[in-house]
Amino acid sequence: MTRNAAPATAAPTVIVVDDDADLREALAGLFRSVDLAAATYASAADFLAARRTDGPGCLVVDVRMPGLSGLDFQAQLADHGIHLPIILMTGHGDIPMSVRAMKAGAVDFLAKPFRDQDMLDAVSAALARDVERRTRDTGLQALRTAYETLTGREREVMAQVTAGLMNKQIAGNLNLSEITIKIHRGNVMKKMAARSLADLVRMAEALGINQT
Amino acid sequence: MTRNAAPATAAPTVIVVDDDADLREALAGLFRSVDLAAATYASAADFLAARRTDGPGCLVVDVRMPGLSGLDFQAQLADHGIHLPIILMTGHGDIPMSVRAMKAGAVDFLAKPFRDQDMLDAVSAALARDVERRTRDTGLQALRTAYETLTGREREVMAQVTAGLMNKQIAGNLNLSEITIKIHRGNVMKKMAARSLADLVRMAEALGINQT
DNA sequence: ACCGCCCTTAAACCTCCGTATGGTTTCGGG
DNA sequence: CCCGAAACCATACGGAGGTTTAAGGGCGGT
Repeated sequence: MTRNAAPATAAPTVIVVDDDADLREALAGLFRSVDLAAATYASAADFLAARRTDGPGCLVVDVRMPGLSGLDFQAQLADHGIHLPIILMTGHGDIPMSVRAMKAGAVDFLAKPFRDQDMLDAVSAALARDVERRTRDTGLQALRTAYETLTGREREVMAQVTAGLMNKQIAGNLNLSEITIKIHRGNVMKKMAARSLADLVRMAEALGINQT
Repeated sequence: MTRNAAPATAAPTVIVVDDDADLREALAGLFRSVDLAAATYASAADFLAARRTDGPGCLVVDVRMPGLSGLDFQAQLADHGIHLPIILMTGHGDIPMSVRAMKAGAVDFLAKPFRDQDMLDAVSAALARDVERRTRDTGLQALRTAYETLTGREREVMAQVTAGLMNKQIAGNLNLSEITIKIHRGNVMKKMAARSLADLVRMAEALGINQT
C-alpha cells in the first residue's frame, strides 16, 4: 500500500506500435511533450511478448505492419485479456477498413498525415475510456472476489433472495427449513458486506445473477 | 388495442433518404425484394416534414445531399426525438468522415459502390439494433409512467427505501413518524406494481434514482 | 361550502427478518 | 482419529415490515 500506491490513478502509458522507427519516436516525443509516458514497439508480436505490467493506458497502432496487421491485432487483444483502448492509424487505408475498425471498438482511426492535435485528442479520449473501464472493473472485481467466498448453498439462497422470494418460499424450493435459509442469508450478507437487502440486490444485478 | 396490434413486432420500414431518384428506387427495390417495407425521401427536410408515424425501422441516408448533409442530419435526429439507427452511404467520402459518423453512432458507413449484400447486412444489423432499443425502451416507459403517478413524498420515500434505509431512519430524515413512512412505502409498492423490495430496487436502478 | 387528494399520525395486529444458543450430520484432510 | 468446513435443524426473542381502522389538517377546484 505504501509502494505502488493508487494503481487506478497511476500515470497512464501510451503504447505506440509501428514498424516505422522514425514515426514511433516522433509519436513518443509528441506524447512526452504533453507529459504522457510513452512506450514503443516495432510490431504487435513485440508488444505481446514484452507485455508484463498492465497499467492504465492506450494503444496507438498502425494498421499496416509486417506480421500481425493492426486490425487482426485489435481482434486478438481480447484473447490475451488486454482491454486497452486502441487508436488505429494508417497511410493507405480506406473507408471499409476504418468502419470495420470502429465497429470493432476502436476509439479512433486516423489517416496519415494527421495533425498532432487530432492524435492527442484521440489519446485523451482513449485514456478517459480506459479509466472509466478500470473503475467499473475494479468495483466488479471486488464483488466477484466476495461472491467466490460463498458456498454453493449460499449462492442458491442469494439468487432467490435477490429475486424477491421470502425465506419460507426459498425453504420450500430447496426443501429446507426456514431457519436454515435465515442462516445462509445472514452468511451471504456478511460475506458480501452488504449493508442492506437493497445493496445485495444491486450486487446481484452487477454480477448478473439470474435465478433458474 | 384491437387495431394496430403488437407495435413492437410490426413490420419494420427501411427509410431511404437520397437526392438521386434512381438510387432511391434501386434501394427500395432491393429492400422489397427481401420483404422489407421501404419508404423514400429526396431530402432530410422531406423526411422530417413527412414524419408522422414512428414505427420500427432504420434510415439509409446519403451523406452528400443538398440542404442538410447526412452527417448533420444524423446529429439532428435526436433533437427531433427520433432514435432510428442510421446507415450512411457516400460516393465521395473519406476516412475522417466515416470515423466521425461511426463515433456519432451510425450502424454502418458504406462507400459507393457497395454490394447489395453489404447493404442488406447493414440494414439487418440496424433493424436488430432498433428492436433491441425499442424493447428496452418500452419497458422503461412503463416504469416511468408508473413513477409519475407517485406523489412527491412517495418519491422521497422510494428513493430512501431503495437506498437501503430502514423505515425509522427515513422517518428521522424526513421528520415524520415511522408509521407514515410505512403508509407511503405501501403506496409506492402498489403504484409501482412491485412484488418485492428487490423488484423495487431494480426499478429504481432502471429509473436512475439516486437519493440526495 | 363541499369534495377529493395529499399528508400526517395512532393503535392494534400479524408476518417476516435476524440473530443468538445449542446441537446434528457428512465429508475431506492433517 | 480428531478437526474444521459445510450444511442442516429447533427454540426463542426482539426488531422490522406491512396492513387495517380511525381520524385530523391543508389545499385546490367545483
